[in-house]
Amino acid sequence: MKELINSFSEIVVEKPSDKIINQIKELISSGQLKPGDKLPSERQLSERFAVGRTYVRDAIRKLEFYGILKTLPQSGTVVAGFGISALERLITDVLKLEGTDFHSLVETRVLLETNSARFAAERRTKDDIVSLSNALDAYERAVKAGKSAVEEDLLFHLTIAEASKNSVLNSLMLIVTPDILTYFKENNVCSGNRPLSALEEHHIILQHIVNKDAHEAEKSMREHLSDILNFSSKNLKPKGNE
Amino acid sequence: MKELINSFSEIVVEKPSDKIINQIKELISSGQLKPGDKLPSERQLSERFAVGRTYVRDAIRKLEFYGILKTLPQSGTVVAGFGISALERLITDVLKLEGTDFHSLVETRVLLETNSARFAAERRTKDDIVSLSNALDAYERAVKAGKSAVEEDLLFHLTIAEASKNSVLNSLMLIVTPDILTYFKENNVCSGNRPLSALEEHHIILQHIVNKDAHEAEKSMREHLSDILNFSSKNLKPKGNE
DNA sequence: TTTGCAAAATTGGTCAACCAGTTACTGGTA
DNA sequence: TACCAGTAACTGGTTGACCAATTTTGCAAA
Repeated sequence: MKELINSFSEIVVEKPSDKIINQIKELISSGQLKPGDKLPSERQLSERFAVGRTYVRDAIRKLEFYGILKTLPQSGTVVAGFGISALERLITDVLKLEGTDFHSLVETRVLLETNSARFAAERRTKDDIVSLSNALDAYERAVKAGKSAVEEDLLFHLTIAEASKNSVLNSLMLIVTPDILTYFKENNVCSGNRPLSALEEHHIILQHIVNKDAHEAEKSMREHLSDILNFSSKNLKPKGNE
Repeated sequence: MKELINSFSEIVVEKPSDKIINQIKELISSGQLKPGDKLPSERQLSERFAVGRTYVRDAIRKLEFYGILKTLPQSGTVVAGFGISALERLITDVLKLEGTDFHSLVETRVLLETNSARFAAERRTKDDIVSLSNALDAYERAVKAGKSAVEEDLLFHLTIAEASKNSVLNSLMLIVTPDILTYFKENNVCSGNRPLSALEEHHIILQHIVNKDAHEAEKSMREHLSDILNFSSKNLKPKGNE
């Protein structure tokens, strides 16, 4: 009996706001809601979908985050003027957003970071060098104190992203960093002598950025991250429970 | 007089939820809230900050999105176990999140896309080829109908991201795509014979993905996007008002 | 003293009512 | 007829109260 119930609860995780997003998508698909149109008021939607207005607001805000809706205070919410097929696809993808798997995470991190390093080398200011040095010092202290220093490590990398002067890249790094931290802590990625060699690599990367050598900065960053990438490839199964 | 008022309203755009995020950061900085701790209840926070509970919930949900908080229904909200300095930095960055500028957007898109193409070439399934062909057909029809076809263009690119089998990369593409669409429409990026040559390039990219030639796929994607990247470099000023 | 269980307090989730600003309409006026 | 002031209806923003689930508490029985 109990197992039966559990197998059910696994499936019925559809959040109310996701249901509403689906309904909104239906409205668009059926032509009742065209791109650029003003959405029915939150009250009307909540009544129509037979659900609290809070959920409608949640759904709207989620779609707003992805740039699909735009709400004007005290006035209304409008659909982006994208064209029906694009809107449908975007909304579908928003609903599909799966939990991140470790390998995808690391793989994406590598490409974000290598390019961050490249841009940082091209564009770093003197202030950036100070920030980077400070971050690296903090990391060095942590490592020499024998700590795992995962956070100081990531903080150094975030500082590089900041020096890249690319706001979007910086934002994306910010999005993936907490997940990285969590996974690293769970799987104890850094251990043994790894922190010491990583420290060395950090110094090299910083040096290339100081020298404005974009190519070498990117290369050294890629080498720096290659170990982690290999680690994630070997450990594709998320948890070692079975 | 009027101008004075306007200059003020420009600055006082600090959202209540951002204020609360700052307060939460203070709580962590001052040591009243340690990593892993359970946050005070939403009610207590709303009372302490003299603000509606809705705002507290907004702030919590925002920090939750970035993986800094985790809320357990009917139980409480806990701070990620990251370490104080990392938490502070992450929260600061969340608050700083600026509006995206066109050049950063395009620059980031290029690196996401070139790698998407590479991974897609390595990992595409037969189903992916069908999806990609369909997307390309839709684009071709739109172009030959004389439409701007920006959306069909992006849809093809999103399909490549899907074929890359990297969920994180796919998510990030989803985040930047609506912004790209908006900017393209605003600035009328694609015009003249560009769609026709772009169509040709799409075909080439698809062919490389079909052939599982990762290197060529990446290269052709980079060439495909180089025009747009150059365009964004030349038009660094956002709007041509002055 | 320890254990078990039930009641009470506390939690985040949800909702319905209220607020302030915007829009659309209506009627009268130049 | 054209226009504008005034008002009524409607908008998203905000609040406080209610709900169900969880956690804690405290008493009674072993």
